[in-house]
Amino acid sequence: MWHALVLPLSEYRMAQTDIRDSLRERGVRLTRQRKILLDLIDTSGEHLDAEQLYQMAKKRDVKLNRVTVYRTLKMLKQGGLVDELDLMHYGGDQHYYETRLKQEHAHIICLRCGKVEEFFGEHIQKMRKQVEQNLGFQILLTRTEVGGYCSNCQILRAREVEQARGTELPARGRGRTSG
Amino acid sequence: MWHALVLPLSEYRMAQTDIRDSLRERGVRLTRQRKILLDLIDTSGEHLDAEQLYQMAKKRDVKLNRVTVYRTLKMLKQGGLVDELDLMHYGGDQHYYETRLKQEHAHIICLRCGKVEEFFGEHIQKMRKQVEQNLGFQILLTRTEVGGYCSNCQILRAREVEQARGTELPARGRGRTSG
DNA sequence: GTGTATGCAAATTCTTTGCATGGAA
DNA sequence: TTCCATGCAAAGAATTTGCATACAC
Repeated sequence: MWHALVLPLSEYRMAQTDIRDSLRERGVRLTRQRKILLDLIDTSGEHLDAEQLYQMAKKRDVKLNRVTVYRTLKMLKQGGLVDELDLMHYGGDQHYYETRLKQEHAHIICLRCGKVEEFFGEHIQKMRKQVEQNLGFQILLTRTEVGGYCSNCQILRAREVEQARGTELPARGRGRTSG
Repeated sequence: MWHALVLPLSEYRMAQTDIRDSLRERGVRLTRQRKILLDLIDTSGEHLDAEQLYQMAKKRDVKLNRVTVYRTLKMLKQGGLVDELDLMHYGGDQHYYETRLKQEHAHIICLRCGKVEEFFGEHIQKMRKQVEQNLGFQILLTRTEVGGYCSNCQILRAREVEQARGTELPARGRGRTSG
C-alpha cells in the first residue's frame, strides 16, 4: 500500500529515504558501510568530524575502515548531500559535516567552550539574491560562521581576564610572583 | 607577554600603519622576519596561504623558515590582526589569510576557476546585530563564504556537461563508443 | 558475472613541538 | 643583559592513494 502526499511538498524535502534515492539515481551502491554512515549523519543532529563518525560507525561494524569514512564523506560532499564546516577551527583543523536537509543557517561558535548554535535568519537569503544579481554568480552553497563568546562564557571570560591581570602585573613589572 | 583579542572587532579596527604599534603595545618584538611577513600580508592584496607567504618571504630573506611563517600567522590570528579563511577548500585544506583592516565582507569563490571575489554588503552587519540581540552573543569575528560558478564559468560549465553527455550515452546505453 | 567499493598499508599534505642559538628591546 | 623569537629536525594530525579483495547490482 502506498501513501498519498499529506503534508506540503516542502515538508517532505529530502527525508532519510530521499538521500538513498538520490544516490541510487547516480549509480552509487548502497553498501552496508554507507548505510551505517548515512544513518549516523542523518540522525545524530550533531556536527561530526570524520574521526567521531568513524568511532560511532565502528560500534555498528568493527571492520569498517577510517578510509571508508573519508571516501563516503567526500562523495556526499561532492554530491551536494552534506555540507562541510570548519566551525572556526575551534577544535582543530578537521572538518565537520551536516546534512543539507535543513534551511541554510549560520553557525555560531563559542571560542571559549566550543558550543555551536545554529542561527536561522533572512540574511543569507538576502545575500544570495544580491550576489546573484550584482555579480551574476550562480551559488551552489554558502557557509557562514560566527566566532565569539556565548552569554555564559562572557562572564567567565571577564573573571579570567581579571585574575590574569592580578598575577601578571604584581608590582608594575613584568615578572612573576613566584617561580 | 602579549595579549590576545579581547574586545569586539570594531574596537580594533585600525589604520594600516597601526599594526606595528598594536604589536609593540603587546610586547611583540618586531623582528626582521616579522617585518617581512607583515609587509607581504599587508601589501599583497591577495589571499595567501602559509606556503605562498613562505615562498614570497624567502625571496627577501633566504634563511627565513617555514615554521616562522606558521608561528607568525598564528600570532596575528590570535591577536585579531588577520582573518583566517578556508575559501571553501577550493585549493585544498590549507588556510588563507588577509588583514582585518577592511570592512567585513563575504568571499565568493568560483568552484571551477578558483577566482575569489569580495562582496561588501549590509547582510553581515544585520546578522551581527541579530545574533548579539537574540543570543546575547559577543561576536569577535565572522566568516562568510559562498561557492558556485562565476558568470564566465557558468557558460564553460554548461558546455562541459553537454560534451560529457555526448560521450557517456552514445546510444541509450552505458558503454563507450570505442575501446 | 561485472565493475564499483572496501580494507589495509603507506604516502602526502599541512601544521606543530622541542631544544639550542640568535637577536630585539 | 634578558628573554622572546628563530631555525632546524622531528613529530603530529588530518586526509589521500595504490592495490588486491569483497560484494552490490
